[in-house]
Order: sequence, then C-alpha cells, then structure tokens
Amino acid sequence: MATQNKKKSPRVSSFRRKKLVVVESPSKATTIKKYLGKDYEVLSSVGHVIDLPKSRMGVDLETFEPEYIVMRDKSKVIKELRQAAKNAEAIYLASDPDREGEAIAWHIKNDLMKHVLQKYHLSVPIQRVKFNEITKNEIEEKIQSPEEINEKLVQAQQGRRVIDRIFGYQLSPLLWKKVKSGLSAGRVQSVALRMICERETEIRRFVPEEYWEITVHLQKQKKKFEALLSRIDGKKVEILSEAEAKKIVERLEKATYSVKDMKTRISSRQSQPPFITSTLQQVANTVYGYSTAKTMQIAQQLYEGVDIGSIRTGLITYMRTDSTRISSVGLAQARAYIEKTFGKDYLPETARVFSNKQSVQDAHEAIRPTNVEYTPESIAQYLTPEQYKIYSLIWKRFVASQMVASQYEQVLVEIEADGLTLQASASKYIFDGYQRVYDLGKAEKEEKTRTLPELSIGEKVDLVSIEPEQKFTTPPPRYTEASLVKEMEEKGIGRPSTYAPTIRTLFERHYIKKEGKSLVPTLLGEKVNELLSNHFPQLVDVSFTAAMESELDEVEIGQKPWKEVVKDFYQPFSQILQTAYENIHSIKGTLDEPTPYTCELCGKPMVKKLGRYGYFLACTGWPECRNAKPLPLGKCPKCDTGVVVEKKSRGRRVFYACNRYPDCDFSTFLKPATRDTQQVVCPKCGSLLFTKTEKKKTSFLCLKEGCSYEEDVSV
DNA sequence: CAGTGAGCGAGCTTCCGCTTGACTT
Repeated sequence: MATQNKKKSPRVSSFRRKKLVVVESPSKATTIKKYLGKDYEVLSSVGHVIDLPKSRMGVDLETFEPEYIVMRDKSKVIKELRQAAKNAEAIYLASDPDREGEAIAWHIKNDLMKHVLQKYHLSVPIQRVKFNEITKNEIEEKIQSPEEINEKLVQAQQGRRVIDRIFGYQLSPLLWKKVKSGLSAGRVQSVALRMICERETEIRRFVPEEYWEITVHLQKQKKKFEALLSRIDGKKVEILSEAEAKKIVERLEKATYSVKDMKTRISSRQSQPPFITSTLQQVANTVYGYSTAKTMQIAQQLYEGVDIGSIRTGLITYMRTDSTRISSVGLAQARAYIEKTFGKDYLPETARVFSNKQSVQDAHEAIRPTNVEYTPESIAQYLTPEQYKIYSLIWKRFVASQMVASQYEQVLVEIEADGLTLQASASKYIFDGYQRVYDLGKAEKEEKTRTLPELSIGEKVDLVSIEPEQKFTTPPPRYTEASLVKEMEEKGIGRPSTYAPTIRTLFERHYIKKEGKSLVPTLLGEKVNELLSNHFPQLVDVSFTAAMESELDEVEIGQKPWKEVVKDFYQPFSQILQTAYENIHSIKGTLDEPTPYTCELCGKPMVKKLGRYGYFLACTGWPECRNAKPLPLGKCPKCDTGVVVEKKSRGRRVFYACNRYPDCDFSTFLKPATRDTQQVVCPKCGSLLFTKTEKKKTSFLCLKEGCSYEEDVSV
C-alpha cells in the first residue's frame, strides 16, 4: 500500500448555521435527530448540568439566594453546549416537560447567555420546547411553536432544591456531632427510614391472638364441598379458645344441614394500568425477587436499545415515570394488535384511560413496549434471560391494560345448621378477557374455579367431617423494597428517579439491612430515627413533603414567591435545630453492640463496631489495646477452630470464608442465614448455616461435610 | 456456570432530582 499522505482537506461544513435542540437523555437525542434531519443539531444535557456546590451549603441563609455552579462531572457537557450554541441559528431547550426540566432549561439558558451570547455579542433566540411524546408528528409540530421558559415553574424548583439542601446539609452535621460522623438525613431518606423503623416497632409490640376457624366438609349425592363457619346464632363468628371451638364442633356434629340461600352473580375484573416505575419495581420484586436497582438497570438496557437481528432499537419507553398515560401511537398499536391477535371480543369499544394521581408531573408516558409487534417470544433470542423477563412483564401488562375485563360467575351459598351459618362459594371463568395475556394471577385463577354441586334452596346436605383449625393473628409484614416504594409513591415521597437510590443510601449508611427480602433497621438506624422523630417530628413525617408540594403549587401559579416558602420552612427549623444542638446529649460510642468474644491480647470484652468499611470486632480497651478484626459470623463448617468472616473478591463481590485461610480453605458465595437479624446455627453440629434460594424455595443449609441439615424457610 | 482471597477500621462526612458513564475483573 502506497504511503501517500493523503491530506484531508479541512472539513468544509456547510456555512449554514444549524438549529440547536437540547434534550436530557442521549438516546432521546439520537431519536429526535432522526426526526428533525440535517438542519438540526441535537445534543443532550444528561440531566442537570448546574446545581448547588456539593462541598458547601451554597445558600445564603439570610436571603436564601442560591449559588449555582457547573456540576463536577458536567464540564464536558457544558463545553459542548456552549460550542454548539456559538454556531447555532436558534436554540431550543427541550428538556422534559416538568418542574426539573424547566429548571434545566433555565440554567442552560442563563449559562449560554452569559458564556456565549454576551461574550461573542451574538443574538440567537433561546426558547423552550416541550415534547409530550417522542414521535415525528409531535416533534415537528412542537418545534414550530416554541415558548418562553416558565419562570414560576423554575421558582418552584428552586424552592424545592433549597429546602432539600438546607434540610440535608444542616441536619446531617447534627447527626455527626450527636451520633456518628458520616451520617445523613434528608426529606426523603429520613421518612423512608422512619417508616421502616415504625413498622419494626409495631412488629415488636405485636401480641399474637389466638382464634379458631372451622371448616365443615359436606356432601350432596357423593359430591363433596366445603363451607366455612361464618355466624353463630346470627352473630359474626368469634372463637378465641380451644374450649369454645370444641363446643361449637359438638353442636355442628349434631346439627342438620340445609341450603338456606343461594346467590349467583356475574363479576368482572378490569386489567390493571400499564406500568409506572413504582409498579414495575413491585411486580419484578414479587415475581422475580429483583431489587429496585436491578430492575431499573435492566429496564434501562431495554430503553437504550437492543440488537434485534441487524437493527438496534429501543424496546420500551422511558422507565422513570409516574404517569399511566399512553400516547396516541401506543394506543393505536395496542388496539390494532389486540383485534388482530385475539379478535374483536377482546377489544374494548373505546381505549381504556387510567386516571393519574394529582401529584403526577406527567412528563413521560407509562412504561410500554415501543413496538407491540415485538412480542416477548418473537425477540426472546436477542434478549438476556433477565431482559426477557422484564420485557415480558412490560409487554403483557401493557397489552392487557387495553383489553376487556375478564368475567366470572360467582355462586355464594349459605348453609344453615341449627343456628349456625356456614358459607360456601364457587366461581368459574366465563370469559378470560385480559387474563389471556397477563397470566400472573394463575394461582388466583385456579382458586376461582372451585366448584360446588348442584344445590337448591331448602335442600338438605350431609355432613362428612368437621375441621377446626387453630390460628393466630399475625403482625404486619416488614417492608420489602417493593412495598416501601409503593408506600412512598402513594404518599408522594420521592420521585421515580430516586426510589432505588434512596434505598441504596439507607443501606450505605448502615441504617437498614436486608433479611431475605425484608428491610430491617439496624441499631444505628433506630437511634438516628429516634433522634429525628423525637426532635423533628414534623420534618420526618410523611405529610411534610405533601405540605411542601402544596406550597410549591402556589409558587407555580404565582401566588407566592419561592423564598417565602423557604422562609416558612427555615424559621421554625433553625430554632428547633438550635435547641437540638443544646439539648441532645451525644450518643457517640453507645452504638457498639456487645458480643460473646473477649480480646485475646488483654482479656477485655470485644464489641461489634461500625467503621468506614462496615462492621468489625474491636477491643473495648481502646486506645490502650488496639486489637481489631473482622466480625466472626459463626463457626466454620469445615475446620473446628476457625470462624466465618465476610470478604470481598477483587471484583468486589462479597463472599464468606474461614478466617484461618490459607490454613482452612472454606469459602462460599451463599449468604449466612439470619433470623431476626441474628445468625442461625446448625442444631445438629453447631456450625453457621447458609441461605440457599431457589425459584420458590428458600432454605437454611448446613455446609459441614456429613451433616445434611436443611431447613425449608420459604413463606 | 464458575469462581473468591490485603487488612484496615476509631476526623472532614451530608441533601434531592435529573441523567449516564467510568472504573475494574
């Protein structure tokens, strides 16, 4: 090959200036670029670019004037924007159509005015554009009618931002001083923590109460069915002891049974709305056990695009949304698909519309497949198993949401037995409707098809057997990631983009830990919550955000200046904060938990302490004795003298191994078994048990050779 | 599905909300 130095002529870009469009997400930019063509340059801001400084308060506490700077990792982005703006003939700020998007647009506009327009004496119009969906029509249309930035919306955002900053940056240092350095508090995380702690208290205080349920097995012409005792002499059944139950059983044994009443009715059940962030996280968690973070990561992959054969395409709409709205394109697709695939019977006359809550900001539509024709099965070969699972959920939920209700016939029978009333029921599906697609309720479906023999009023039926069953009332369940998100969403605390990060923060601070799927507060978490809810009850209350939001609503309609809102918050807050600094006695050092271990160097007891890298075992003789070591979790199943400790691999993956390594090479990726936050030990050999999770089954397993102890702990 | 490996921690931290890489193996 000749080594001619083919000098490239300097790229002759057309002299025509382009129009610059700025959106938030890079993949959105790519799509929009395709729709708008050559005359436009489309860039993304990748979220916020300008914010308060991280290293200091950045708010004047007299005037509440914020100090804005370019975010640390966004200097490249802003350079790119400035460069493009210099050569632009017009600038359209098309960040998302919500409060945060408005603020992003405002910040970018201010920056460009200062660093481009004024600097180079240019006059380029900078305007706001709001795309409500990413379709060719919508984009072509909206770009023709740009608006001005809505200053009131921006003001509301600033109010929100400044309150969150003051709240977090003044309350956290209080915790550093009174509890432990490095801790944090915030409008969202502290409420989430409080919810988890209060649930734990409820569970601790709960006293189970005994009650009895009596099922009677009956038959009519050899066809068996069962009925549940519902009333005793006209009163609602309430059996609280075995003695009472026995008496009733005796009465039932002597009684004669006849059909007293029978009702048949047709019930229908509507499909659920398409997914939003919180509901997707919930279903993925209950069906597949995925954490909120994992679900979001997989959804992000589907959103950004997957290679389907030779083309790369985004498979779902944006995954961080709180709106159940479906775009016209999505609706048309769904309806055409349903009619074509399942027939007219499955298609409602008009599209189903789901109402949104008031707090919804509606910048993005619901989570749905971008193309319904890509059924999960048809593209399965291009997806990872995890992507397939999440995509299937989204696809099915969406298609089902636009299908007709399922219908079933329900029969309710009342049986009279000498003053005792029993109830039996049966139902059967008449029409599957949307359940033809969304089959997650399979178990429920089977249950609903329970049958009864042919019966008529007044008819006698025969007693087969009586089955009294002792039961106990159960405490409310601990939160899972999914149920916590659900509650936060309902209460309007946090946003779709923050649910997963907030939970992560609670883990990072060691405020909570996970036991199976349950979220359990740590001692530290409970102490922090105690301090906050004793001294700042209004702030860490679920109603705080709601109150703030309604004040911000006033800002949005121009009824109130945003700094007034901040002032209303800050004046009482600073008072309480001051007294808190004066009155709260420090609990530093009281968080160490006792352990059965003693220091082999000085004989003093060892305690469990929380350090920067997690929990460790430390000598109480500190600082004279500086003995410290990893926290022993239990006896090593392989050697008799070692203990199991947590270790991290180079890939930072957590595993568990014997502390005598390399003398003992025991190691496993299984997690140690815990029950009520305590490690569980094998009842046969005394070594530490590990948790094995299979699809539907969770069990505690002994790993000692020769000891095959295994305990099923699935609920 | 296979595969894992320090030893330190006990002063400089933190918020919420919008969006993705940048690391390493």
